[in-house]
Amino acid sequence: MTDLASTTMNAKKAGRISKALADPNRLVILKEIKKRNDCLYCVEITDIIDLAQPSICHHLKQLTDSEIIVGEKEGRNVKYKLNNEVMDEYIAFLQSLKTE
Amino acid sequence: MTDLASTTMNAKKAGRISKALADPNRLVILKEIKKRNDCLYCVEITDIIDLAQPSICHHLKQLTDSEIIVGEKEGRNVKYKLNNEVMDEYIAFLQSLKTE
DNA sequence: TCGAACAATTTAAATATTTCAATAAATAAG
DNA sequence: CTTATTTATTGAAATATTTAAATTGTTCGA
Repeated sequence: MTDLASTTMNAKKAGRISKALADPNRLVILKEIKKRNDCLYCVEITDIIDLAQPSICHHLKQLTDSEIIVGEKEGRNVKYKLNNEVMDEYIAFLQSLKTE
Repeated sequence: MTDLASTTMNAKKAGRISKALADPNRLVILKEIKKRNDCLYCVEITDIIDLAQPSICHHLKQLTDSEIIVGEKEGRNVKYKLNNEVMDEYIAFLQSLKTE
């Protein structure tokens, strides 16, 4: 094991993150998390995105499965936060694709 | 027009790039471009990826449409290069999603 | 010009994703 | 315990993507 980064971010994980980011609604969710300073409840997203609750749930699952966001249970609610570490790893992966 | 960055990288463009990156075969293509030092011919990809020529062509189109790579015609061949500028813009977009 | 080599397009199929209605699960409040 | 609130799951339809065969377009070399 020579390259530590490769253990945290492999092509499979990068692919899953890319897929998670490959939907306009999911980008809106990420922007909203930023906007609300890492404090987004599922129920609030219904007001922002014109989708049914199960659809939003599905998109949140894509994002949490890729680990780009993390959901913290708070009673009945779930609070979503961006996983800055994973985002940094993903960015590092993209940087590694650059030539110079 | 107050924010210059928004003209170069908006959500729509970021979405297209995310989609372009959201396929394992396309990530392999990008890695191979890096490996060969920005000098990849379409015909070479057939040796690396087990797909028919039109499929590879399709994937290259996704990548070039998103502008993450650029194809330069060289006689009968097309030489593909990573568009470092667009990659940097995309990375900056991802950075902007981070909270701290 | 003709044929070979490389890339792009068209069309259709297989596969994957997105979406929502219905339902279930979990928890808070009364 | 019962009900209301919030989130998750299931199942099915609509839509999008991926793939390859067949074809077309381009360019090089003889």
